[in-house]
Amino acid sequence: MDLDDTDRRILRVLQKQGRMSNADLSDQVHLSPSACHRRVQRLETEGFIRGYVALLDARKMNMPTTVFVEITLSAQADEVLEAFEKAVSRIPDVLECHLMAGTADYILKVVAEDTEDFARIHRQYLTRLPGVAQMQSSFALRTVFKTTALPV
Amino acid sequence: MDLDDTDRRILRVLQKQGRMSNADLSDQVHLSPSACHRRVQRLETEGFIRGYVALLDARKMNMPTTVFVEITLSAQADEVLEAFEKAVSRIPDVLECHLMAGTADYILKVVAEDTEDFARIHRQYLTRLPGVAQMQSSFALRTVFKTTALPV
DNA sequence: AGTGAAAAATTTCACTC
DNA sequence: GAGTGAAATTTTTCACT
Repeated sequence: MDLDDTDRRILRVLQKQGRMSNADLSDQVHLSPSACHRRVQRLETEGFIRGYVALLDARKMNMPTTVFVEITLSAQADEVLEAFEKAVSRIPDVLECHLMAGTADYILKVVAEDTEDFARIHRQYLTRLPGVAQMQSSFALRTVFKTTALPV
Repeated sequence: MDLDDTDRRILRVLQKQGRMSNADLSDQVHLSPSACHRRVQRLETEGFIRGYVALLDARKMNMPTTVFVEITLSAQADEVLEAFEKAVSRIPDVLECHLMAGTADYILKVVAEDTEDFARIHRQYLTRLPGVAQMQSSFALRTVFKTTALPV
C-alpha cells in the first residue's frame, strides 16, 4: 500500500503526540474526524503504526546513564550468535542490540543509574554472556538528542 | 516524589501500550479507575511520563537501515561542540546524538532506506558537519531488538 | 484509595455524496 | 475516498465513604 501526503501528515503528528484525540488530529491534517479515523485504522492494521508507547523521563526515573557496548564474539556460527542474542535479550537494562557489519559483531545500548550501576550490570550480566572475545564500553557524557520519530 | 509498586506497574504497562484505556489499565494494575487515573495524571504532571508517541515500522516505512556514526572533532571548545550539535540537529535522518567519553567525541544513530541512501545522507549532510576530524560509519546488518521501555 | 454517578468528549458505524 | 450525524464507549470530574 502506498502512503499519500495526508497519511504522512498523520504519521508525523502521531509520532510526536501518540495520544492526540482523533478530533484534534483530524483538525491538524485537514480531514473530517471519520475520514481521519479511517486512515489511522488502516495505518494500524497495515502495520505502518506498530503501536503506541509512553516515553519516560530517564533522569526522573534515575536511569540517566547511557553506555554503548561493542562486543566481538570468538566465533560467528549461527548457534553462537543465537545463544548470545538469547542471553542479551534477558538483560533488562539493554535497550537495543544490533548485529553489525565490520569489526565489532554487536553494539548494545545499555542504560544505568550511574557508572557504579553500570559496573553492576557489567559484572552481573555482560561478563557472563556466552562466546564473547572482546568487549568495549563507551559512556555517553550527555545525550544531545534522541527521538523515536522516523523521518516521513 | 517517590514511586511505589503500583506506579511502577502503571509505567510498565504504559511503556508497552501507551493508548490503553484507563479502564483496562486500572484492571491490569488492580486499582479502581479513578485511583488509577489520579496516578497517571500525577505521573504526567510530575514529568515521569514525558509523552506518548506512535512507533512506526521502519521496514514498512522503507527505512530499515541503521548506521552508527562515530565522529571525532578537531577541537573540543564549547563553541565547536555547539556548532556541531546545531548542525546535527537539522539532519532529519539522525535519530540520536550522544556526546561520548573517550576517543570518539560523538556517536550518531542514523536511519536510511539502504546503503545508497546512506551514501546520499553522508554526502549531503555528514561531510558538511563543522569541525569534524574523523568519521567512521558502522552498518547494522540486523537489529536484534530495540525498545523504548526503561526497566522500571 | 475506593465507589457511584453525571457530564463531557471521543470513537465507531451506517449512510450519503 | 470524504462528509454527516447518531449511537456506543471512554474519559473526566465530583461528592462521599
